[in-house]
Amino acid sequence: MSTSYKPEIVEQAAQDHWADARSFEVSEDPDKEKFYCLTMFPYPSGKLHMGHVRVFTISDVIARYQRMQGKHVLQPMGWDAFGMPAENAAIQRGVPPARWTYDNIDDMRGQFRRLGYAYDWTREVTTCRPEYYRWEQWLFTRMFKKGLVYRKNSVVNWDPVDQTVLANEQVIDGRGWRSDALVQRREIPQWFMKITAYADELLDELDRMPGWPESVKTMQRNWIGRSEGVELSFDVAGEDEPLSVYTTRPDTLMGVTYMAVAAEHPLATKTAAHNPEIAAFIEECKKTDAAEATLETMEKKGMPLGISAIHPLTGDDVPLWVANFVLMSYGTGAVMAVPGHDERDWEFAKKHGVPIKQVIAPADGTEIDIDEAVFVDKGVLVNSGEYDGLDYEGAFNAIADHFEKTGRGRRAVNYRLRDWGVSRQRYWGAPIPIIYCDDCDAVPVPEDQLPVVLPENVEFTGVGSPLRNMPDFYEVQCPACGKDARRETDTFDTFVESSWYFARYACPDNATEMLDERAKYWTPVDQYTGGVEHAILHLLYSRFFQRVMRDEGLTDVSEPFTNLLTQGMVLKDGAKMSKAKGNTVDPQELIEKYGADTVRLFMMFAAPPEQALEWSDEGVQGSFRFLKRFWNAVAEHAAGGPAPPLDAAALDDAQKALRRKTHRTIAKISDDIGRRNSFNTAVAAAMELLNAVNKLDSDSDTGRAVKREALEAVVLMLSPMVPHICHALWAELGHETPLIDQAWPDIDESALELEMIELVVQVNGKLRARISVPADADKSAIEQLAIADENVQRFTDGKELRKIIVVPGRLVNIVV
RNA sequence: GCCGGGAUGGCGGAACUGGUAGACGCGCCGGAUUCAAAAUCCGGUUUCCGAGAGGAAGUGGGGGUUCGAUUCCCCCUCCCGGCACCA
Repeated sequence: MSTSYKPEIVEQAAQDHWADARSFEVSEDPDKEKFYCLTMFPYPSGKLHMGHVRVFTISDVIARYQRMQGKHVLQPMGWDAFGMPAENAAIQRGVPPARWTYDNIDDMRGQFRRLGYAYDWTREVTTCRPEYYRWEQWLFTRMFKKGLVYRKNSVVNWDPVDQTVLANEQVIDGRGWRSDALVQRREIPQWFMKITAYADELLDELDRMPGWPESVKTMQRNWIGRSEGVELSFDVAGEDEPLSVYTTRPDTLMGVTYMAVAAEHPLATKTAAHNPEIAAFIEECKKTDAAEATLETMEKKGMPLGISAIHPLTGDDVPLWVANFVLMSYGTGAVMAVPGHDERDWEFAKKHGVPIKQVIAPADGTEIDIDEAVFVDKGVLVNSGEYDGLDYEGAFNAIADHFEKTGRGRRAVNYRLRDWGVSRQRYWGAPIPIIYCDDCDAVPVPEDQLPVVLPENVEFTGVGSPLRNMPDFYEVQCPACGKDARRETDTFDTFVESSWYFARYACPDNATEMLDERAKYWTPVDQYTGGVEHAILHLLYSRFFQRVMRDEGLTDVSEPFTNLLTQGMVLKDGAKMSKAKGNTVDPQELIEKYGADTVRLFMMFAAPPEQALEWSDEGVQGSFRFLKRFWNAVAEHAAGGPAPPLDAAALDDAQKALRRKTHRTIAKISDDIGRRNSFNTAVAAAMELLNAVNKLDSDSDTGRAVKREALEAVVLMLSPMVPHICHALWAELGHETPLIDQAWPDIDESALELEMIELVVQVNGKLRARISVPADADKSAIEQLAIADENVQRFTDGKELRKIIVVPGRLVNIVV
């Protein structure tokens, strides 16, 4: 092979080989150790972007590495095919969402193939197909029967002009993206899944998941937000119903100076009926979107309702306010306010002239002025009557006991986590399998009538869901009583599809069961890779669904993903690539210009996987240049014919040094890929080894043998990253069996041994010299050598040696 | 606002368990090759002082622990991700 590196030819040949040999199609072989390697499946937007190339390459490297370790590797691919972009495309271009989606899938599948990923395409899953979503409909009906789903009111963004529910991202500065109308928050009935029933299990299991990043586990813990507190009730003057609130700080109860209820709260509605100012304020409160970030950052507003609650301990009047930051659908729709000891309450009280009362004093006896600064730490109770002097725990228990004894409250565990609202007022999603009957209420669609198929040939206008205008779809008979009834026209949140697809890859063709024996073989996923942006929602919903499937008897597995790798974004000029910013780079062009291997190599080399990756055109050229050097080095060596067997005893010092480097590099790269997911340093180490081969000026038989060993190691170890070029070079080195069936190289421990090692000598922590010592030198010999060094003496001369620290194999620090 | 993460040469990054700061690559500078250029190859490249040997400073900012801190602790700034209907 005297030819130069031609990626398009090399890559085609490698891909043809894999296709002909069906290299990546796997069956369930109980005698082999399985390894399930998965990436979060993509939304078929139509074109591959750099972010895709990054995740898929990371996962492919892991899959190919594990295969070389002798594992039986499954790496499937599929499509998260329901979602808003298809509806938007339909509005803009008049194409039905289904056709747009299927066309995109075909385009993207072709692009994936060109990148040489080791996928088993026979298991492809597409979530918008009835064969797929029927099983989540089925599971939903099972959950219905177990009481794991229910209907309640919840908040949506309502666009009063387009008469549509908007997604949070379609609300821009409080206005509808298309209509520009002020968005209103509105409550409508929706279906919920009881994820809170699994809150404790989802929380506790995090402690037993060593394969997940700490940061993701922390985020999930905080999201679940388990707290222990007290639920207690305040009587309201002139009302029969008491006002119930939950607090984690019952110790501050004596500091309550006001209470706040949501705009939708019955007490607010009642007052508004005869108070136009309150009515106007309530209307004002509704003119905001439903996002929590908006709620937390907007100006806190409120108005006194002119009615009072009765403090349950003192009997004092506590004024009731209506406030824009309290939401009816979370908790009880009412909060007690302790301005002295809560940041938000303090600011609100300052602004509205509500009294601030200190009931907690710092434990160390420091005097504080509660009018100047809020005090939120736990401390000692003051101004609290009989509870004065108690600490947090004492007061918590005393007050909780009091309420439990009087029957006016109880200790309660609360979660920040809310049940999962799965209803979407959209067309392009899986229909929720429910039928509404005047007599029987909501009835789940019977199993033999599933799937409820989404009609695909529709005209899509963007105003409301087309399903609502399709009597053929919604006019049905009640499955319970046979009376005319109406089918649910809402569809599932697309997170439902992505909460179980990973299990379905094991048995995508099963028409009679959701999961089968094959799923028992492959699950859980051994390595899951995807964006950090999914750290909470997708991953938590999947953990929930896995447990629902387990409790349905479909699997024994509780945790779906054993190891998790969250990869960073691809940036250009410091910003996320996006069409709006005009800073996108098209992977297709680069692949055409340099080949898939160059793009893959750059992705792996430019940054560690968890970090954001800054795009660099020059860096891509550098990767291409390296591959050319790699190609030439191997080709040149191979041109010299076969090398003789390596005789380790016959090597000179330079050859020994290269051989040591080869085996040290094998150790490093094995650790970098196998344990650390540190692909950038693995590539760097391979580059170093290749540089060392090129530098060794030794064309003797032994020299060629050492070089061959090094080059074969580089070819094998780079093959997970750049599989095509390595496939060709492996053959070039004279091997008959293809690289894809090769094992990872072994380390020869004897090659690593060293006679002399270099130590650093510091004086007072500053580097002053380097000394060479025998590898087996003892501590005192090392100390003597260090002190004797000329430059060391310049800094120790005339000074008292106070201490000498010897770190074996690393350094000597002399303290004077 | 709350939760999580990040900041190291001109640039991307390395330093894994508290032990040589800047591996590897890009860029730049110099040289070889060439009629010339591209490509390729060789050498140099944190900053400052110094001819050199060598010295001083240096990992977003401020403080602390330690013989020794990019690494651990406290405070701050800026940037990124998530906040339940983008996926």
